[in-house]
Formats: sequence, C-alpha cells, structure tokens
Amino acid sequence: MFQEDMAGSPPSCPSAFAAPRLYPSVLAARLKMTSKEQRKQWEAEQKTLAALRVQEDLLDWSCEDGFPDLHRVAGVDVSFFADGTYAIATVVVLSFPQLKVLWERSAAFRLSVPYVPGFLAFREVPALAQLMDSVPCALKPQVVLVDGNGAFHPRGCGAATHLGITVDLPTIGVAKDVLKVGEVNSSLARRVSLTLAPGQWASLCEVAALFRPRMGKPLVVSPGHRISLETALQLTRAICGTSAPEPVRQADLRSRRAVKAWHAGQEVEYLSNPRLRHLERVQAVQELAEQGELRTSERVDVTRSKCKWQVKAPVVPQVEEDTRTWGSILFGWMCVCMSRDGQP
DNA sequence: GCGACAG
DNA sequence: ATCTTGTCGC
Repeated sequence: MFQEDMAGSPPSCPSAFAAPRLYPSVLAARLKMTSKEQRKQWEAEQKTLAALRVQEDLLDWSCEDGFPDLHRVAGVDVSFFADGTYAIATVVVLSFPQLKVLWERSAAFRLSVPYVPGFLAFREVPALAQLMDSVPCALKPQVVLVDGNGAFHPRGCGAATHLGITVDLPTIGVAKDVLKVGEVNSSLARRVSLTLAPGQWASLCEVAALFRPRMGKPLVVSPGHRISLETALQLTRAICGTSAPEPVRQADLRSRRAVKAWHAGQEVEYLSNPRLRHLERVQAVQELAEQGELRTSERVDVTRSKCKWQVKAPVVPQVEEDTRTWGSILFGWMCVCMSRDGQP
C-alpha cells in the first residue's frame, strides 16, 4: 500500500504546491522504492489481463472504406504538475470523420504510483478508467486511442490493453517512443523509419508497426484490445493529423491546458482515489473471467516473434505529390545523422 | 557495478 | 512526463 492513498482532501490552492522541481532525483528515488514484491504483483496482473485480451476485431463498426459505422472516437492522456505529486487525466470524445470534440472531462488526481517502464498503466489507467465510466451513454466512444502501447509490451499488456480490458472498449496504443520488447528497440525502429516516407508504415513485430506521420517522429502503433493491428493502423492513419492522431492530440492539449488553469488558480475537478477503485474493478474483471463470462484469447508473445520489417506502402497514399515541409525534411536529415552515430 | 527504460 | 523564447505564417 502506497502512503499517498491515505492522503484525503483535494488540493485547493496552487501556492500550496510550490515545491522544488526535483524530477530526475525524485524519479530515481521512487524507482528504487518500488519493491520487488510490488513488481511481481504487477507482472501477475498484467499476465492475467493479457490472457483476456481479444486480439481480433470485436467492433460495432465496419472496417470497410471510410468506416461507415464509426461515429465516435476517444483520446486519453495524462499531464503532470511540476511537483510530480498530482496529475490531470483527460478523456475527449470526437466525432468521426469530422474529428470535432463532442465531450471532454479533465480531473486532477494524486499520483500514488511511480512511473516504472513497463508498468505505466498502474500510474495512469485508474484515473482514465474512472473518467471513461462517466461518459454519457449517447457519447460512448467506439474506440479509444491511448498515449502508450497496447499489446506491444514485455507481457503483452501495455496501458492501452490495460484500459481496454478494464473498461471493455476497443483500444489502440500510440507511443511516441519505442519500448524495448524482445528484439525490438529504438535503434531497430530508427533503421526502419529511415525507409519510411511520410504517410507510410512498416511492421516492427507481430503486434506493432511504425507509422510515419506527415511531420515529426514516427509513432509506434499497437492494438490494445478488441482490435487487430491491421485495423488499428488503418484507423490511426485515417485520423492522424500532421504529427499525431487527432484524439490523442486533443487529449494532450486539454490536459496540459487544465494543468495551466490549475496553476493560474482555477478550480479543477478532483478524483479521490482512482487506484483503490481500480483495484476492485480489476478484481471484478478477473472474477468474471474465472466464471467464463469473459471471452479469452491467446496471447501473442512479442518477445519470441520474429521481426518483419518489410516496408508496405499505404493503401491510399496520404501524400500525393512531394508536399514535404521543411520540418519533415529536417527530421529526415536528423534521422540520417543519428543512424550514422549508431552504426559501427 | 552500470546501463536500459512507453509516460 | 517536465524544464523553455522567440519567431514565422495564416
């Protein structure tokens, strides 16, 4: 049990949190604080949930041209206060294909768990799941895009998968950096990205692909829950703006805005104990699974899967002519420089 | 012992 | 994740 769970009341005054910024050291200290017992428990939960992951399309919308039955997509994100003890979780629901924001909710919560690579979900998903619960039925999203990984994870259970299973919605993981999973790492991804023109993608392994937006860093796309990698990629491409999928961009923008608003002294909604509520929820999911009420599926072991890095051109090219911008060209050049450093 | 490591 | 300015363009 983390001490923070005992803290009761919401923060009421920004000036009360003028704590010094100790990011690197605080992180290092907390990382060591995470006991081996805790890690084992987390790993066990991830394995249990990974076994419940539905890896094929289980959707209420069609994947055919233009996704005719898809009307609402959601994005989620978390932004942090400078003192590292509070954060704001945001859920946004957008219309499809217009990609206009239909609904938003942002709320502050106390961070009760450190960030440990491979265990992001335990830090961010409880608050996000609680917010997802409050989405009005009429606005319930048909798919959720998560900042992070889905099945592309050492135990097949990244934050997108964790969230998808606990709220029982299709999810897609979109990560800005490459988590090391088996043979896949950032240097492999860098080599693959050099072969990618804007708008193209290439697979990294069975459950992850690298997608190059028109501008900016390539994204790691992996299915979270109730969706295939193919469909996840297809949809991500369809809703990707210039550098990121619109739902995650909106969630990012709005959660940061909420942090700034907080700093400016505005009242912000507060979630009391997302982690404790989430523990009960996960338990409920596991019990349902034991009773056979939940569908289970075979887990793909990323670690043992071979890398297929053949480049595949997009079905519908997003960039017809050479409309590459300065930033895009500069990025390509930086990639070349970085790969030179990386090569013997 | 040191480095790696989604957000 | 967070720390950060000016600047160019619509």
